[in-house]
Amino acid sequence: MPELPEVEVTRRGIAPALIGRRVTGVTLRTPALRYPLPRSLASNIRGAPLEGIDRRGKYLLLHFAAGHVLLHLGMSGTLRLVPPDAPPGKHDHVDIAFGNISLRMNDPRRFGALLWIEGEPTEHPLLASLGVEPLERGFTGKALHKSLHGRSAAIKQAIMDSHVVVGVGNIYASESLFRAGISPRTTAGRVSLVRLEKLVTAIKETLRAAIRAGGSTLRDFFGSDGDPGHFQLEHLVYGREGEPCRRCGTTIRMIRQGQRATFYCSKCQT
DNA sequence: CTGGTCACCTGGAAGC
DNA sequence: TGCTTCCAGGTGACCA
Repeated sequence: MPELPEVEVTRRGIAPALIGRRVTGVTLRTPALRYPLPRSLASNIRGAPLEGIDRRGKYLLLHFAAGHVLLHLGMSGTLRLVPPDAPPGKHDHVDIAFGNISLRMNDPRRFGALLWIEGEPTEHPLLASLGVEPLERGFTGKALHKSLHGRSAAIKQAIMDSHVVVGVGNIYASESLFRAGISPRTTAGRVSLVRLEKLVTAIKETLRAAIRAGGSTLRDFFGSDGDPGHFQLEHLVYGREGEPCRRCGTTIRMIRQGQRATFYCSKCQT
């Protein structure tokens, strides 16, 4: 489910309802997701107001006076707002109650994470080495050109490397490369500056469009069995193996790069 | 440092 | 119908 747009839409969906409210309870229903859950969480944040929610890459940070809750949704995680007495369903691992509303984390595959951080979040090992934010000014063709210099990995794998740029997942990597007209197999260090500038623009456009598309599902974060995070853009190439390219009609191909499926048009992308 | 592979875990779909 | 196999939006650990 979650690439950067989904995480950002989640942040926007839950923030207005929760910021400024005090934690009234914490329920942990499983010992661990990707990492053990912090058993001390309730004592750390009960009674404290949520001061803000930020996103870094695909991580969410819930700020409290005493520290920060670091959340990652992994492959299958979702956050939803529910009434505090809503009975937990399968894979509802964590509830953080804020009076008459609860933030509920569901994650069937349990690749997600919830950590308690004291001190400066940006210094936490999981965040310290992350690359540039793709929607911020620092993500430019020049910057990308510099960080890819000398790299022999394929461009598709390079832009999915969170130490280069955060938040570009498997779907949007294929989509962005199609929009930029770049073959996913091209050696990252050999893509010209001009083409990387196109790629940066394509990544920004792709992510922004996906966030926009998700905006219409914001109401789904409240109650209901809605499925926030399952909105999607009309994909240009992802998942379209064997179908005609929307631009030129050539049959879309699928290859594997580092165990991940890559979709592309061999005519539009060179 | 870099790139390649594996592991973590569950569930849905496809194949037989 | 039921069993088996493959695949899935992420990413840290480990190895050469």
